[in-house]
Amino acid sequence: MSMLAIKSRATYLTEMTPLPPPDMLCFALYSTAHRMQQTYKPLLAPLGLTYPQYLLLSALWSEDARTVGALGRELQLESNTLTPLIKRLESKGLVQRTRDTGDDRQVRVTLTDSGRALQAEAAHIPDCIARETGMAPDDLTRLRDEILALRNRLSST
Amino acid sequence: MSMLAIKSRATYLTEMTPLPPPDMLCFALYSTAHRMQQTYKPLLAPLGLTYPQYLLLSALWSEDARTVGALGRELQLESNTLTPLIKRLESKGLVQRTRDTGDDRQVRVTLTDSGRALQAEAAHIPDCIARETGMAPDDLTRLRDEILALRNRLSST
DNA sequence: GTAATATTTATCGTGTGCGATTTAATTGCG
DNA sequence: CGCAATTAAATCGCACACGATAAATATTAC
Repeated sequence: MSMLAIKSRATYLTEMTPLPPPDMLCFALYSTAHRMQQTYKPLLAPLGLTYPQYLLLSALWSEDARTVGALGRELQLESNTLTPLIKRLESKGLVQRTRDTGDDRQVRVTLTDSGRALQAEAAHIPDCIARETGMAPDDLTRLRDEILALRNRLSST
Repeated sequence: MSMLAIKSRATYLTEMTPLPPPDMLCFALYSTAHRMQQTYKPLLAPLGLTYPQYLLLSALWSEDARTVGALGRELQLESNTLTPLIKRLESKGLVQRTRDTGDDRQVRVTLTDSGRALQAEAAHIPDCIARETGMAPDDLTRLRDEILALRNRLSST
């Protein structure tokens, strides 16, 4: 048996150059994140929301009336992404954008009644997603934390 | 101590509605995948490549001269994404698109000399990324496989 | 108090992803 | 053979992400 044949997959992961995409950790993240969005799509379509829009509303449902900057820190997005996203939610009548009293540079994003009402219509989604993964809650939490640990190691922000 | 206070995080993950984004598994995937692309960016910039372009070339470096459909199955992308992506690589002179002899519907994507040469210039990248994660090869492989297991459970394709 | 600096958000251009549809070619079935 | 059904790519439109930059306001230094 050759040396190559007995190499562990772990060794293979760092030594082979280049790996095909299916073996790359980055591709696992990339393709699974996209698949997750596909899983959300049929659940969000009845609410007329995209996945990033749902994330932004989830942030506001947890804590309303935050500035663009504060939302960006939570969602890890910059104003060049957030401003158009928030404006689309505003045009749907779900949020309102108002200049902060005291600091006119800041824009505060606030849920409308309609935006708050949507929370109830979205309440079933987390359970639906958990069910689709077919994984135990403990496993989901553990995997989430391992992925976040990786993100934090890559973190420049 | 209230019942709520002693709930495990796992219970919390499925019971609280809605979770704030930082607690959502989907958001861990979403934000970590984006962070990973940010990590690749300075390594790919000298080669003039974006991250999806690098993925496509990696696929071809593993197995050249494949059809759009075959590449799509590997990268989990449809022709509406792939066709423009491949055309941008073609305009950089890295790949060539030719109609298949025998089935004129299929387009075969082949590396040019220049595209093949780029493999050597990208050879250091996997190790750079592995180093940036600060994780042991075994851990990287295990995490990759857990993420892929999740993707496969979500898989409709 | 004012000029320099910093902070916050917005704007613009490019490159994805993807739903929906179209075009072109092949296959299957009588 | 003849033609409907299928398949492979491409096209179009929309919504992100993000680098680079600009515009507006606030803070700091002097």
